[in-house]
Amino acid sequence: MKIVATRFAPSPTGPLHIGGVRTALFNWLYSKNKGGKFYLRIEDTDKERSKDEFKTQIINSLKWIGINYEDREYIQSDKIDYHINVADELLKKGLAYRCYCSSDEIEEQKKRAKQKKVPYIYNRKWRDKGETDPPKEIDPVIRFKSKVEGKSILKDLVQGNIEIENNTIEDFVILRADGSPTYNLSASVDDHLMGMTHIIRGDDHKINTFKQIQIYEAMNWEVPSFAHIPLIHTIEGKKLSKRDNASTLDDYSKIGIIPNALRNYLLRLGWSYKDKEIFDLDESIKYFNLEGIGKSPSKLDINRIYSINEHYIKNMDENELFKFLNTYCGTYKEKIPYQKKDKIKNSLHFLKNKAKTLEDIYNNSKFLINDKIQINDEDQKLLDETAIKIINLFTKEINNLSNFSREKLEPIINDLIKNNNINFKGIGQPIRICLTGSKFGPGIYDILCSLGKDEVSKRLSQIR
RNA sequence: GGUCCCUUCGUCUAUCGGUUAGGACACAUGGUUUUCAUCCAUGAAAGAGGGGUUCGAUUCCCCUAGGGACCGCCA
Repeated sequence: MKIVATRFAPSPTGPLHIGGVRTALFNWLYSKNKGGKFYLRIEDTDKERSKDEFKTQIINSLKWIGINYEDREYIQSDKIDYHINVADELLKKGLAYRCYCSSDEIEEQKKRAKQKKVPYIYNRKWRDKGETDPPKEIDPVIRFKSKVEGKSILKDLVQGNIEIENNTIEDFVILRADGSPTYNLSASVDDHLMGMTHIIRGDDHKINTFKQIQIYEAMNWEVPSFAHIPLIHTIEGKKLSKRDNASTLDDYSKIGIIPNALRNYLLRLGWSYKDKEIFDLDESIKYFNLEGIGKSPSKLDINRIYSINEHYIKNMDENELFKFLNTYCGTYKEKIPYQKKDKIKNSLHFLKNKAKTLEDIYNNSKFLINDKIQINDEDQKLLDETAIKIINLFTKEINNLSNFSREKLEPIINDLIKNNNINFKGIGQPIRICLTGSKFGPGIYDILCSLGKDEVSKRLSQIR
């Protein structure tokens, strides 16, 4: 039995979005589940629109989310000569032909079809005409001789049997007038060359499959299995497209989503295994199968992404969490100063309990990263005379403290509450504002202990 | 317009002819928490419509409606 091989084959004509990443993920998981190979192939035959920056973005995206591929990325344009050879062979075998229709002529036909409200399909004008009298001024394209009679059935691993009339598939172009191969040719040839056993892709490619299978058959190649997965839709219910600013991985990284969380979310979007929601990497590989893929398109739900992210943050080892936070802050916010690192790492146990994203953790830990506290006017008003009096009393008390811990601090605060006829808010809020510059944040004792006696005393003394 | 595909709570989904139609997110309410959150409990919330087949349909078949994809010398 042949070893399973899958591939992800994006074109570098735009940034890779989250839907493409899911396709890559499914291919990768399927091959890993079968102990097979997974490849990345950059389909850059459209030289006009292919950009290196997009290629880089694709590679970085896969790397970020942890999808690794065999060898290095394959570049489709490297094999163009081979694709052309196949076209020539098809031509020689009489399974393809030169078409001398001018683009004006084709346009005209399309226009007429539209007027008559009939579907346009190339009229196969040059199919049997032979080349007795080719127009000299026209560079021909090469078209594949599609089947004109009967039906074809695609045994799709996700969608089941799909049957169509062969005459709805036109004689598609395999070599352009400039001699370059088109997608359907290049993709088929490369998939064969690379030994693909399973093609898992978006169902926008379903119709192409009927064309590609004909190429395989014409060349006497073994036809791989196909699985067409439903596309991801936007909230509006339309296909995610690189043209309308569909979200890239960077958009999620930016708001503090962790790769594993997004991987987990993407896995469960349109795929399920019983009632299980959380899949670590090993479980994803172990349980992934094609049967679990749903047939209907699914919509992106940011709330679910947050919720899974929260789960990962709360359950992650703190050393690892810190690494993510450190990178996140350095990339998107501000660098965590070297001398603050231990302090923040040791505070993660309470910081992470209030966070859905790395951004939340950053916001909660600002008071530890920065020694300078900004207090806005509104909060400043809360620091009235009584508040300052209480803070001064508190500062005096802690200065006598040798051991700065919750156990020592609690009685001090409780006594202050009792003796000054105030509630906890009366002391907690001013302390919080003075120490963090915010009315919200971690628990008072967490703030105090993480800052330490000297820093607390320093910050409190600056008020008054 | 043609071809093909899809249709269970707002969202992601479970169910492979017999269930009080389950879970998760979001939402609402209550409790814990001396802020904001967390956490816990509870609640509201679904088989598009119509025909069949069957003792019995969410599940199988047909029709209708709605949604989507494709219809390039783009991929």
